[in-house]
Amino acid sequence: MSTRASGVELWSTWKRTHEVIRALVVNEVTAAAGLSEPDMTVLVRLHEAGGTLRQSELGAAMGWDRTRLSHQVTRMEKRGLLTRRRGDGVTVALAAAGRETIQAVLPTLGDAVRRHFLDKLGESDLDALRVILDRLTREGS
Amino acid sequence: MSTRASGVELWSTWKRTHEVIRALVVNEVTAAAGLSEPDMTVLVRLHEAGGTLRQSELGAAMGWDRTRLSHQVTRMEKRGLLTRRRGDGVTVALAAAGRETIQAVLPTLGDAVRRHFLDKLGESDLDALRVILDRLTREGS
DNA sequence: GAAGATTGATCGATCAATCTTT
DNA sequence: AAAGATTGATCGATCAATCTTC
Repeated sequence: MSTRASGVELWSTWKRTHEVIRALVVNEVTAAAGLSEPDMTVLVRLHEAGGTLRQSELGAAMGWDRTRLSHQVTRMEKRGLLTRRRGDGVTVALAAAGRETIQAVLPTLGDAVRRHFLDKLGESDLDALRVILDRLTREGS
Repeated sequence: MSTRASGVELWSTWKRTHEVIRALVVNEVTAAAGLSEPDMTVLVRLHEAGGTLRQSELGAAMGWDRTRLSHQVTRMEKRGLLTRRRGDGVTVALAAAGRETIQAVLPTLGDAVRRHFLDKLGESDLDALRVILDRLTREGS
């Protein structure tokens, strides 16, 4: 009962904090690489997956809906960052330019994430945050 | 334990979790109220401030830049949700329709936030999260 | 026909340039 | 001149409708 009144306030703080930190990191990376945030998100996720994913799995991993991802992949395909291949759904892969780009940008991203995010938290905070994020994405509303 | 190379991974998880939870909450509220997420964010913040704020303070509280807020306020003013008044900067206030709307929607928002966010965390998680969000927004990089 | 994907239209976000007020 | 605000253009996100493949 005691957290009821402050619930929306914590929600607002969570959103605002995410927005501010995100902007700090994204501004550094996009300034350095000529990539938008969604470009980065897609490249990072594909890279983590080894370079190839089914489009539906890529979308699920990022929490994006189909339309948004379809438009985004279309744009990135036109710029030569990705390739699309049909057959039992669609498979998306890093093209050569995409592979080079993500490898060039990852150190910048890692550095920005460390300075604006990780370094502001202690080890116990990071552990606690992992637990919190895990609980938030568990099923059962 | 060590968090070595997983910094960007935690960053990705934080972003994805935020995106998913945000979508769950926002979809419920917008379906019920005919308001977009930015509409809601502005109305909630103004309501929390008593109904009136200077535009620059409103933007700072949400982490928005001037341009974004100016466009948003223009749209909401046209729909009769807000009023704008000049003089030593700009002062934004809830119009009658905005006041009625936010009061009608707050219970729905509170309910959605509780089910998709607060109820998934324990008391100690909530305390830890407050500390984490506070540290992330402290100055000094 | 159901799940996955695409398209076109509309609305929101961002960038660069400009205007206003102190 | 500097801070705050606005405007117009462009790019990204969202919605509804449609198409494809199994």
